[in-house]
Amino acid sequence: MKSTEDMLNHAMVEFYEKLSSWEQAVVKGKEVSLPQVHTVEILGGSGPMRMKELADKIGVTTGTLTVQIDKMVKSGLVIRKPNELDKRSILVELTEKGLEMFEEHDELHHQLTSELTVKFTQEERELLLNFLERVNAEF
Amino acid sequence: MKSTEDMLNHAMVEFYEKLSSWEQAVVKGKEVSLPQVHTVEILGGSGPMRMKELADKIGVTTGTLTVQIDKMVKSGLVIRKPNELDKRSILVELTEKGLEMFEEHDELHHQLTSELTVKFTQEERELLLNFLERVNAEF
DNA sequence: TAAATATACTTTGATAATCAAACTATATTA
DNA sequence: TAATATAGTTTGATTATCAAAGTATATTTA
Repeated sequence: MKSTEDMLNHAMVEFYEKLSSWEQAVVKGKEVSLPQVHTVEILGGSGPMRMKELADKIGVTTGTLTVQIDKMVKSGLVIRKPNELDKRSILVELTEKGLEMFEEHDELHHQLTSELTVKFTQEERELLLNFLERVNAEF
Repeated sequence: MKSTEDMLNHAMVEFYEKLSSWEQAVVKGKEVSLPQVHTVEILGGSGPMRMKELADKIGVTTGTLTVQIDKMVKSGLVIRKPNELDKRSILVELTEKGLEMFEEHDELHHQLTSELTVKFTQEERELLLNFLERVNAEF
Protein backbone atom coordinates (compact mmCIF):
# COMPACT_ATOMS: atom_id res chain seq x y z
CA MET A 1 0.00 0.00 0.00
CA LYS A 2 1.43 3.31 -1.09
CA SER A 3 1.44 6.28 1.23
CA THR A 4 -0.57 9.42 0.58
CA GLU A 5 2.70 11.25 0.04
CA ASP A 6 3.83 8.81 -2.65
CA MET A 7 0.51 9.07 -4.40
CA LEU A 8 0.48 12.85 -4.09
CA ASN A 9 3.98 12.99 -5.53
CA HIS A 10 2.93 10.80 -8.41
CA ALA A 11 -0.19 12.85 -9.07
CA MET A 12 1.83 16.07 -9.14
CA VAL A 13 4.35 14.66 -11.59
CA GLU A 14 1.56 13.30 -13.76
CA PHE A 15 -0.15 16.67 -13.77
CA TYR A 16 3.12 18.33 -14.77
CA GLU A 17 3.74 15.83 -17.56
CA LYS A 18 0.27 16.25 -18.96
CA LEU A 19 0.37 20.02 -18.85
CA SER A 20 3.75 19.86 -20.53
CA SER A 21 2.38 17.71 -23.38
CA TRP A 22 -0.62 19.97 -23.71
CA GLU A 23 1.57 23.06 -23.97
CA GLN A 24 3.71 21.38 -26.63
CA ALA A 25 0.64 20.40 -28.64
CA VAL A 26 -0.86 23.88 -28.41
CA VAL A 27 2.28 25.54 -29.74
CA LYS A 28 2.80 22.95 -32.48
CA GLY A 29 2.22 24.36 -35.93
CA LYS A 30 2.27 27.97 -34.74
CA GLU A 31 4.87 30.36 -36.02
CA VAL A 32 6.42 30.85 -32.57
CA SER A 33 8.58 28.35 -30.71
CA LEU A 34 7.81 26.85 -27.32
CA PRO A 35 10.51 28.87 -25.53
CA GLN A 36 9.02 32.03 -27.04
CA VAL A 37 5.52 31.18 -25.80
CA HIS A 38 7.06 30.29 -22.47
CA THR A 39 8.65 33.73 -22.36
CA VAL A 40 5.39 35.45 -23.26
CA GLU A 41 3.67 33.42 -20.58
CA ILE A 42 6.18 34.44 -17.91
CA LEU A 43 6.26 38.11 -18.85
CA GLY A 44 2.48 38.22 -19.09
CA GLY A 45 2.13 36.71 -15.66
CA SER A 46 4.88 38.57 -13.83
CA GLY A 47 5.44 41.77 -15.81
CA PRO A 48 8.75 43.18 -17.12
CA MET A 49 11.79 41.22 -16.03
CA ARG A 50 15.60 41.32 -16.22
CA MET A 51 17.35 39.02 -18.70
CA LYS A 52 19.08 37.06 -15.97
CA GLU A 53 15.90 36.40 -14.05
CA LEU A 54 14.07 35.39 -17.21
CA ALA A 55 16.90 33.11 -18.29
CA ASP A 56 16.81 31.37 -14.91
CA LYS A 57 13.06 30.83 -15.12
CA ILE A 58 13.24 29.43 -18.62
CA GLY A 59 16.36 27.42 -17.82
CA VAL A 60 18.81 28.73 -20.44
CA THR A 61 21.97 30.83 -20.31
CA THR A 62 21.79 34.58 -20.86
CA GLY A 63 23.70 34.06 -24.10
CA THR A 64 20.92 31.87 -25.43
CA LEU A 65 18.29 34.25 -24.17
CA THR A 66 19.95 37.22 -25.87
CA VAL A 67 19.51 35.68 -29.30
CA GLN A 68 15.98 34.57 -28.51
CA ILE A 69 14.99 38.03 -27.32
CA ASP A 70 16.64 39.52 -30.42
CA LYS A 71 14.23 37.48 -32.53
CA MET A 72 11.26 38.39 -30.39
CA VAL A 73 12.14 42.08 -30.63
CA LYS A 74 12.39 41.69 -34.39
CA SER A 75 8.97 40.03 -34.56
CA GLY A 76 7.52 42.74 -32.34
CA LEU A 77 6.59 40.67 -29.29
CA VAL A 78 8.83 42.36 -26.72
CA ILE A 79 11.00 45.43 -26.25
CA ARG A 80 14.14 46.03 -24.21
CA LYS A 81 13.85 48.82 -21.65
CA PRO A 82 16.74 50.39 -19.76
CA ASN A 83 16.72 49.65 -16.05
CA GLU A 84 17.43 52.92 -14.25
CA LEU A 85 17.98 51.14 -10.96
CA ASP A 86 20.89 49.09 -12.29
CA LYS A 87 22.36 50.14 -15.58
CA ARG A 88 24.10 46.83 -16.14
CA SER A 89 20.77 45.17 -16.65
CA ILE A 90 17.82 45.75 -18.94
CA LEU A 91 14.16 44.95 -18.63
CA VAL A 92 12.28 42.83 -21.14
CA GLU A 93 8.69 43.88 -21.57
CA LEU A 94 5.77 42.65 -23.69
CA THR A 95 4.62 44.94 -26.49
CA GLU A 96 0.96 45.38 -27.31
CA LYS A 97 1.31 42.51 -29.76
CA GLY A 98 3.05 40.39 -27.13
CA LEU A 99 0.28 41.13 -24.68
CA GLU A 100 -2.27 40.05 -27.25
CA MET A 101 -0.45 36.76 -27.71
CA PHE A 102 -0.38 36.33 -23.95
CA GLU A 103 -4.09 36.88 -23.70
CA GLU A 104 -4.83 34.49 -26.52
CA HIS A 105 -2.67 31.83 -24.96
CA ASP A 106 -4.08 32.52 -21.51
CA GLU A 107 -7.57 32.01 -22.90
CA LEU A 108 -6.55 28.50 -24.00
CA HIS A 109 -5.27 27.82 -20.50
CA HIS A 110 -8.51 29.13 -19.13
CA GLN A 111 -10.52 26.75 -21.27
CA LEU A 112 -8.32 23.88 -20.19
CA THR A 113 -8.75 24.77 -16.53
CA SER A 114 -12.50 24.80 -17.00
CA GLU A 115 -12.45 21.39 -18.62
CA LEU A 116 -10.20 19.91 -15.97
CA THR A 117 -12.43 21.06 -13.13
CA VAL A 118 -15.77 20.57 -14.88
CA LYS A 119 -16.89 18.01 -12.31
CA PHE A 120 -15.85 20.12 -9.33
CA THR A 121 -18.32 21.98 -7.17
CA GLN A 122 -17.66 25.67 -6.69
CA GLU A 123 -16.57 24.89 -3.15
CA GLU A 124 -14.08 22.30 -4.36
CA ARG A 125 -12.66 24.71 -6.92
CA GLU A 126 -12.08 27.24 -4.19
CA LEU A 127 -10.43 24.65 -2.00
CA LEU A 128 -8.16 23.52 -4.84
CA LEU A 129 -7.25 27.15 -5.48
CA ASN A 130 -6.39 27.59 -1.82
CA PHE A 131 -4.21 24.47 -1.88
CA LEU A 132 -2.36 25.47 -5.04
CA GLU A 133 -1.71 28.96 -3.74
CA ARG A 134 -0.24 27.52 -0.57
CA VAL A 135 1.88 25.08 -2.56
CA ASN A 136 3.12 27.87 -4.83
CA ALA A 137 3.99 30.00 -1.81
CA GLU A 138 6.31 27.27 -0.52
CA PHE A 139 8.22 26.99 -3.80
CA MET B 1 -12.34 41.28 -8.68
CA LYS B 2 -11.08 38.16 -10.42
CA SER B 3 -13.16 35.03 -10.58
CA THR B 4 -12.18 31.81 -8.87
CA GLU B 5 -11.63 30.29 -12.29
CA ASP B 6 -9.21 33.01 -13.30
CA MET B 7 -7.30 32.61 -10.09
CA LEU B 8 -7.31 28.84 -10.36
CA ASN B 9 -6.01 29.09 -13.89
CA HIS B 10 -3.26 31.42 -12.77
CA ALA B 11 -2.32 29.19 -9.86
CA MET B 12 -2.08 26.15 -12.13
CA VAL B 13 0.15 27.96 -14.62
CA GLU B 14 2.31 29.26 -11.80
CA PHE B 15 2.66 25.76 -10.39
CA TYR B 16 3.64 24.46 -13.81
CA GLU B 17 6.21 27.23 -14.33
CA LYS B 18 7.79 26.64 -10.95
CA LEU B 19 7.96 22.89 -11.36
CA SER B 20 9.47 23.45 -14.77
CA SER B 21 12.21 25.71 -13.35
CA TRP B 22 12.84 23.26 -10.54
CA GLU B 23 13.23 20.37 -12.98
CA GLN B 24 15.65 22.40 -15.08
CA ALA B 25 17.72 23.31 -12.02
CA VAL B 26 17.82 19.72 -10.79
CA VAL B 27 19.14 18.41 -14.09
CA LYS B 28 21.66 21.24 -14.54
CA GLY B 29 25.22 20.07 -14.21
CA LYS B 30 24.31 16.40 -14.49
CA GLU B 31 25.65 14.29 -17.31
CA VAL B 32 22.17 13.65 -18.73
CA SER B 33 20.03 16.15 -20.63
CA LEU B 34 16.57 17.32 -19.62
CA PRO B 35 14.82 15.37 -22.40
CA GLN B 36 16.61 12.24 -21.22
CA VAL B 37 15.50 12.72 -17.62
CA HIS B 38 12.04 13.46 -18.95
CA THR B 39 12.11 10.14 -20.81
CA VAL B 40 13.28 8.27 -17.73
CA GLU B 41 10.53 9.95 -15.74
CA ILE B 42 7.84 8.91 -18.20
CA LEU B 43 9.04 5.33 -18.61
CA GLY B 44 9.48 4.98 -14.85
CA GLY B 45 5.97 6.20 -14.25
CA SER B 46 4.15 4.40 -17.05
CA GLY B 47 6.33 1.40 -17.95
CA PRO B 48 7.58 0.36 -21.41
CA MET B 49 6.19 2.42 -24.25
CA ARG B 50 6.21 2.63 -28.05
CA MET B 51 8.42 5.23 -29.71
CA LYS B 52 5.47 7.11 -31.17
CA GLU B 53 3.67 7.37 -27.87
CA LEU B 54 6.84 8.49 -26.10
CA ALA B 55 7.61 11.06 -28.80
CA ASP B 56 4.11 12.52 -28.43
CA LYS B 57 4.44 12.78 -24.67
CA ILE B 58 7.82 14.47 -24.88
CA GLY B 59 6.74 16.63 -27.79
CA VAL B 60 9.31 15.72 -30.45
CA THR B 61 9.19 13.86 -33.75
CA THR B 62 10.03 10.16 -33.89
CA GLY B 63 13.12 11.06 -35.88
CA THR B 64 14.42 13.15 -33.01
CA LEU B 65 13.48 10.47 -30.51
CA THR B 66 15.31 7.77 -32.47
CA VAL B 67 18.63 9.56 -32.06
CA GLN B 68 17.93 10.33 -28.41
CA ILE B 69 17.06 6.72 -27.65
CA ASP B 70 20.19 5.62 -29.54
CA LYS B 71 22.24 7.65 -27.07
CA MET B 72 20.33 6.35 -24.09
CA VAL B 73 20.80 2.76 -25.27
CA LYS B 74 24.50 3.45 -25.63
CA SER B 75 24.70 4.88 -22.11
CA GLY B 76 22.77 1.90 -20.78
CA LEU B 77 19.62 3.65 -19.57
CA VAL B 78 17.08 1.93 -21.83
CA ILE B 79 16.73 -1.00 -24.20
CA ARG B 80 14.61 -1.55 -27.29
CA LYS B 81 12.28 -4.51 -27.09
CA PRO B 82 10.35 -6.04 -29.99
CA ASN B 83 6.60 -5.61 -29.77
CA GLU B 84 5.01 -8.92 -30.63
CA LEU B 85 1.57 -7.38 -30.89
CA ASP B 86 2.60 -5.03 -33.70
CA LYS B 87 5.86 -5.73 -35.43
CA ARG B 88 6.09 -2.26 -36.92
CA SER B 89 6.65 -0.81 -33.48
CA ILE B 90 9.15 -1.43 -30.70
CA LEU B 91 8.95 -0.90 -26.98
CA VAL B 92 11.40 1.26 -25.08
CA GLU B 93 12.08 0.01 -21.59
CA LEU B 94 14.22 1.18 -18.67
CA THR B 95 17.25 -0.96 -17.82
CA GLU B 96 18.28 -1.61 -14.23
CA LYS B 97 20.47 1.48 -14.49
CA GLY B 98 17.62 3.51 -15.93
CA LEU B 99 15.37 2.36 -13.13
CA GLU B 100 17.96 3.46 -10.61
CA MET B 101 18.08 6.89 -12.19
CA PHE B 102 14.30 7.04 -12.09
CA GLU B 103 14.27 6.18 -8.40
CA GLU B 104 16.93 8.74 -7.59
CA HIS B 105 15.06 11.41 -9.47
CA ASP B 106 11.76 10.36 -7.99
CA GLU B 107 13.26 10.71 -4.52
CA LEU B 108 14.01 14.36 -5.31
CA HIS B 109 10.43 14.85 -6.40
CA HIS B 110 9.30 13.19 -3.23
CA GLN B 111 11.35 15.58 -1.11
CA LEU B 112 9.93 18.50 -3.05
CA THR B 113 6.38 17.30 -2.54
CA SER B 114 7.02 17.01 1.18
CA GLU B 115 8.36 20.54 1.33
CA LEU B 116 5.50 21.97 -0.68
CA THR B 117 2.86 20.43 1.55
CA VAL B 118 4.69 20.79 4.84
CA LYS B 119 1.98 23.05 6.25
CA PHE B 120 -0.87 20.79 5.16
CA THR B 121 -2.77 18.56 7.54
CA GLN B 122 -3.00 14.91 6.60
CA GLU B 123 -6.63 15.47 5.71
CA GLU B 124 -5.71 18.34 3.39
CA ARG B 125 -3.05 16.28 1.69
CA GLU B 126 -5.59 13.57 1.01
CA LEU B 127 -8.03 16.09 -0.36
CA LEU B 128 -5.38 17.62 -2.63
CA LEU B 129 -4.51 14.13 -3.85
CA ASN B 130 -8.16 13.49 -4.62
CA PHE B 131 -8.42 16.76 -6.54
CA LEU B 132 -5.28 16.14 -8.56
CA GLU B 133 -6.33 12.62 -9.45
CA ARG B 134 -9.66 13.91 -10.70
CA VAL B 135 -7.95 16.67 -12.67
CA ASN B 136 -5.53 14.17 -14.21
CA ALA B 137 -8.41 11.89 -15.14
CA GLU B 138 -10.01 14.68 -17.20
CA PHE B 139 -6.85 15.34 -19.20
C1' DT C 1 38.95 56.74 -2.46
C1' DA C 2 41.24 53.42 -5.74
C1' DA C 3 41.76 48.83 -7.06
C1' DA C 4 39.93 44.42 -7.29
C1' DT C 5 36.14 41.62 -7.83
C1' DA C 6 31.43 40.57 -9.11
C1' DT C 7 27.37 40.89 -11.94
C1' DA C 8 24.50 41.70 -16.28
C1' DC C 9 24.40 41.35 -20.87
C1' DT C 10 26.22 40.46 -25.66
C1' DT C 11 28.99 38.22 -29.12
C1' DT C 12 31.29 34.40 -31.16
C1' DG C 13 32.56 29.85 -32.61
C1' DA C 14 31.67 25.13 -31.84
C1' DT C 15 28.45 21.50 -30.59
C1' DA C 16 24.05 19.37 -30.10
C1' DA C 17 19.08 19.12 -30.89
C1' DT C 18 15.46 19.25 -34.02
C1' DC C 19 12.79 18.90 -38.11
C1' DA C 20 10.98 17.49 -42.67
C1' DA C 21 11.30 14.30 -46.08
C1' DA C 22 12.70 10.03 -47.99
C1' DC C 23 12.97 5.16 -46.97
C1' DT C 24 11.89 0.28 -45.00
C1' DA C 25 8.80 -2.78 -42.86
C1' DT C 26 4.45 -4.21 -41.09
C1' DA C 27 -0.87 -3.42 -40.65
C1' DT C 28 -5.16 -2.16 -42.18
C1' DT C 29 -8.63 -1.04 -45.57
C1' DA C 30 -10.91 -1.22 -50.01
C1' DT D 1 -4.83 -8.56 -53.75
C1' DA D 2 -3.78 -3.79 -54.19
C1' DA D 3 -3.78 0.56 -52.09
C1' DT D 4 -3.23 3.16 -48.15
C1' DA D 5 -1.81 3.97 -43.41
C1' DT D 6 1.24 3.63 -39.54
C1' DA D 7 5.84 2.90 -36.88
C1' DG D 8 10.34 3.56 -36.88
C1' DT D 9 14.99 4.99 -38.94
C1' DT D 10 18.15 7.73 -41.70
C1' DT D 11 19.78 11.86 -43.80
C1' DG D 12 20.81 16.63 -44.74
C1' DA D 13 19.79 21.19 -43.43
C1' DT D 14 18.38 24.35 -39.93
C1' DT D 15 18.09 26.01 -35.36
C1' DA D 16 19.08 26.12 -30.45
C1' DT D 17 22.35 25.90 -27.04
C1' DC D 18 26.50 26.41 -24.51
C1' DA D 19 31.02 28.02 -22.83
C1' DA D 20 34.17 31.49 -23.06
C1' DA D 21 35.68 36.00 -24.12
C1' DG D 22 34.44 40.85 -24.26
C1' DT D 23 32.06 45.34 -22.53
C1' DA D 24 29.85 48.04 -19.13
C1' DT D 25 28.24 48.99 -14.58
C1' DA D 26 28.10 47.79 -9.33
C1' DT D 27 29.91 46.31 -5.24
C1' DT D 28 33.49 45.05 -2.13
C1' DT D 29 37.94 45.42 -0.18
C1' DA D 30 42.28 47.35 1.03
